[in-house]
Amino acid sequence: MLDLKRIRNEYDEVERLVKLRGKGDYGLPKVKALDEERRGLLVQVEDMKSSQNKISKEIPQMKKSGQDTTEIFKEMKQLSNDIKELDVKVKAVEEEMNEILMGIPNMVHPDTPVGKDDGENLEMRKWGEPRQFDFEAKAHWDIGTDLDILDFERATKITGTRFTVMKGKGARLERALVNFMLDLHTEEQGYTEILPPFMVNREAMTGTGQLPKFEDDMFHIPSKDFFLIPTAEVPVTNLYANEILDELSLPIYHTAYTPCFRKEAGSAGRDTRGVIRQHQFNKVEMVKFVKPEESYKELEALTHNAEEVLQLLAIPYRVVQLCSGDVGFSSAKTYDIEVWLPSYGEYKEISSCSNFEDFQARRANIRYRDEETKKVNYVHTLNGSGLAVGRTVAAILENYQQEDGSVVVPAALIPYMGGCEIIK
RNA sequence: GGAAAGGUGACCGAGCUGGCUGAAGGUGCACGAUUGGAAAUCGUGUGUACUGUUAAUAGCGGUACCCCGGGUUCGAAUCCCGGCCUUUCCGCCA
Repeated sequence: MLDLKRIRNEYDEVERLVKLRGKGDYGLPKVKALDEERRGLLVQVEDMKSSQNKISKEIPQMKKSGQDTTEIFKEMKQLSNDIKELDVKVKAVEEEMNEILMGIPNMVHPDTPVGKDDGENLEMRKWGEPRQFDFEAKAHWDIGTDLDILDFERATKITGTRFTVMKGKGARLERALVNFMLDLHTEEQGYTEILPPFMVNREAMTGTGQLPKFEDDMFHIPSKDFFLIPTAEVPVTNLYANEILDELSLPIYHTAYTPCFRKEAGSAGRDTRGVIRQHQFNKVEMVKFVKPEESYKELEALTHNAEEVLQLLAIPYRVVQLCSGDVGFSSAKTYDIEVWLPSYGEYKEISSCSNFEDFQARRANIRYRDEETKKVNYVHTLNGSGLAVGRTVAAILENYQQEDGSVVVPAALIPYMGGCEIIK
């Protein structure tokens, strides 16, 4: 959520940064107008309430001294009704304003390259060299099916498309990666592991920005009004919703393994083969709560933490900064890490690392108290995948495949694979 | 799922036969006094949001907040209704 006071005081700058996304003004002018209307009404109604309170306090004395209160009660009844009427108006204006406000994305960071879609993202760096195959490389869905470690057809039978059954060494590889990533984040990089619920309520979904705008992308459980989480970002960020944290407890680094559930409503026909785009996939996520002045430094560190996973697995990747048209709703600045996938012949997103600044903190009401000034202030939240596990499996299968159809296990993973060095 | 009790400030805990309660008392915390220093003791202070004024996220004023939402009333932490949550007992269950 954007800062209403900033919309009020620095309207032009706010509008400029929101419009950089290239999708209009999101009703920002309307918010500004409604805010003015709201404050006008507030001044009126609060003044009325003030006199109501004042007179109410005098009534007991009047009664005690035996004064007739009939007339004053009549007036007070009228005042009370007028207040109720105005309150309804204020509420209506506030609701309308908040509805629009909740649908306005974050302001993008000023250093964001301007562009309309992912074609204009800015490449920051590359790591590793895409492997040259001296045989015909297969796509991971063929490798997995041939090795009988991925089963797409049976998954379709028991659930539907965009689900995968993993089997034998495939299931083990997925599990090994989860443990490998969690161990790296917790033991080497200073994150505390969280194992959260995989369903959350509406409030949590609103706190991180998935709701109200993207309800169609979520799996919903109507009987409880719960949602299957689309990412661990939701439960983990909302851990501290409505809390005032101690400054000394910052920064907080969390990592969490969870499955993620997404309808992928808008991506019909894209990535239909393999494990790249599934309704359910596993992900290890990193989430940070930090002081505002440190958040951009923390974003760089977070991104490097994710990159380290790929470096240890020796999989080529690159890092891009998302352009203004591609930065997600809640984010101010995002780096995507993309792995080299031979089957696609290009780099494919495997991690997205974002600084949300205070956008989510405002929605979820996550604050901290400054030691020196004793003032409360919103924290900055960040998160990044470290990494999407299914896509990592795909990257390993494709990048480590051999001519005979077997797959070499990356050295760092062998201990996690129970000593297995090759999947065949 | 059934029954009962309950949800008050950082925490504990009064109030709940409606007004004098933003909220007693205690603990904690901050500052000051005392001390060679500390403990103890004493004094003072100690919520958040919105809003008016303002250069100000300084000060001063107003409004709201005693789980959430609605209602009764001139007036509600206090009464009524709905919801959520917690605890205990029963049932069910990995």
